Amino acid sequence: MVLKKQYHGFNGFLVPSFPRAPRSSRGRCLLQKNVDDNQICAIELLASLAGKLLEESESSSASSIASEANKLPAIRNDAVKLEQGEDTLLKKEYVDLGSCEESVYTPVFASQNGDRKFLLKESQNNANNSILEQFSIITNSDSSDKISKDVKPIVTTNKITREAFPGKLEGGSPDPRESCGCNVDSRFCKEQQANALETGGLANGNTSNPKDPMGSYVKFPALNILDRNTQSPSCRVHVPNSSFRCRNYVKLGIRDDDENFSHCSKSITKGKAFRPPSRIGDRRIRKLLTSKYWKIAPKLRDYEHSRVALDGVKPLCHKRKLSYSRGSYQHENLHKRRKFSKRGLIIASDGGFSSESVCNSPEKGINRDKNGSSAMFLGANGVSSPVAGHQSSNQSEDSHVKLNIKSFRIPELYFEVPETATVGHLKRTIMEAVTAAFGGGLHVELLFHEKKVRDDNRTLLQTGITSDENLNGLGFSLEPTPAQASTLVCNDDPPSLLPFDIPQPISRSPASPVLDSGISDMLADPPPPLDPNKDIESNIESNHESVSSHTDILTDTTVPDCSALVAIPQMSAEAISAVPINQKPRRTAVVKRRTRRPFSVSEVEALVSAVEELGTGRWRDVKLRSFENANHRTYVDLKDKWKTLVHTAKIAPQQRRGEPVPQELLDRVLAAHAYWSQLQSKQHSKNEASTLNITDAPAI
DNA sequence: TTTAGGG
DNA sequence: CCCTAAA
Repeated sequence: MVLKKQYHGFNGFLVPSFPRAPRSSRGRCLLQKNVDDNQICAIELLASLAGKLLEESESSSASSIASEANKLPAIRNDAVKLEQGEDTLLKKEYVDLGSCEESVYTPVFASQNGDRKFLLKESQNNANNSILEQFSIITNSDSSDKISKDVKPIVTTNKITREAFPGKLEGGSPDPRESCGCNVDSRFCKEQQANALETGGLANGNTSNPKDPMGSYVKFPALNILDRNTQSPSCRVHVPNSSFRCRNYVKLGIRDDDENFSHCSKSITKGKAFRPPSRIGDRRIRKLLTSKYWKIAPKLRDYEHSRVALDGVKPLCHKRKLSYSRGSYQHENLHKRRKFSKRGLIIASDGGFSSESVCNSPEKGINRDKNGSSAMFLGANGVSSPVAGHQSSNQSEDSHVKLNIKSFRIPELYFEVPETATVGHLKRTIMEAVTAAFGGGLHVELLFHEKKVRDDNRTLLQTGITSDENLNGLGFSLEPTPAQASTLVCNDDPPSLLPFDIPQPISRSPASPVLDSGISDMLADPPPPLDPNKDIESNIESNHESVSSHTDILTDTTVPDCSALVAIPQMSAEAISAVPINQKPRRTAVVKRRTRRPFSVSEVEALVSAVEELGTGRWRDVKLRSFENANHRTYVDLKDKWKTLVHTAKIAPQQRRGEPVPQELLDRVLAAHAYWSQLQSKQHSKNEASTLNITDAPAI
């Protein structure tokens, strides 16, 4: 099997690695130790990237910028992928993605054995806020014989404020020699480091072509879009017109400040004003993030730094819910979680794996381990304490298996937006993509030692998932369900909340680290009911069920030496094969599905009250009466909810799912339902009688 | 547009 | 939640 390891960044932005053997055998990776602190939602990063992109484009377009740019220290933005297979030869190519005004060179590493590694990155040096931002998307495909097409893109984004580096790269900036890992020219590393030090810029502890240290030099930020070409043996990155589009995009991009994001979304919400023009000639941005998995590993420290430099940043909200676009997925997932909980499985998610029933908030289901990572218990209804299943009931609490999901992988996201779209729109699009990835037709697979554990009835104990050592072989994968398409077309709909909880820096830092402003806004909890912005999430539909989403969730134990991530290659291959890369072009209309927004008890209460008073045939009135301000609740929704409520009230409590509705309410539901249906039938019969009388009258 | 129901 | 026939 091929080992993958990479580094991005500097400053602690540790990129996950997937050790398949004891790290000791591969040499120590200093950065890895920061893994825990570096988790961050890929989406956020993408979003922030978009924001930065805009900023950059604006500034670069300014006449004064040109000269300014020259003054700016060169930013080194390298990313490297190290392959450990002996037979793996790395080939590096620089692909000029030509992002118009900006020159962007993206190094591409490719191995001869068929491995492909595409690096997409973007960096910038913002003179205003002194924030360096690095965005990298690395795709690499494993070429293990088993999985020739297993492509695993990784996205990483780093942000650092220049102030954060007062001359030294301590902590966050790993020693290049160490971070570089194998195949790294130490001199080069040093050079890089030196560079970083003197410029305060960004230096990745990555290998770069020693002969061309500047190969990956990036003057200006640019969003590079790489199109994976699996057919290409040369592994060259194919970038179809991306540069041109990119430029146009940037230039024409409508400013959509992060701060305005939420507001903007509101205005867009209902209307479909933003439907991408379909006219021929419209240039669009096509982004093919051929990511098999995205990994983001931000560091808390960096968070803080970013925060200093960012404006309008808002604290990351604690409570976030996972929106499922697909009921099936939800159910499946819920099902899984329940099973997990039954077995006393505790999953500590540090990388933002959550769900509506997993609250990543301190007050609920959060556990802190010695490493400081928050632990979420995956269990139905957010049960915070795992309950041992019958088969392992005699285990003590100590025997609970603790898992820590460090990151997750998303195979491929394809989106398309009109070049006139705003950055906010792009952000939303990305958000949607991810949301879709998570919400659309995915099911969870448990992987153990590279094998799927298909028998849901086996206990962890029986499976062997118990000891710390064994946990190294444990993994999860979110795989697309069979019929899932794999295209994500950016729509105009407003953004939606992330389907998963954002990594909670908060959990580690009371200071509430913040994300990039734009991102934080996006991620912010929905505004109060009356707030126009509240619809942001509701209107953002994200169920592009198609997103070829095969998402692997890497897990790691919370036990000692937990910084290592476990890769589960084969599974990926399998999942991938199910979703051919070639499917991407299918940009045909993807039906969006609204994000699922379970009714809260209070909403149910309001609904019941309204129906009690108005009856079951006046949904519009019900809506006006009790949900006028809940724009995300249509009368159809209310009707549907009532329908389900009635059903729920009729079934046994054990069969009910989701947030439990107080029995009292259900009783009222039944009563009201009985009353109104009775009335209705009476009315009906009465009408019939009257009509009969009328018709009969003449006869008589 | 709103209802009513099936999917 | 979605889709739609019907009203």
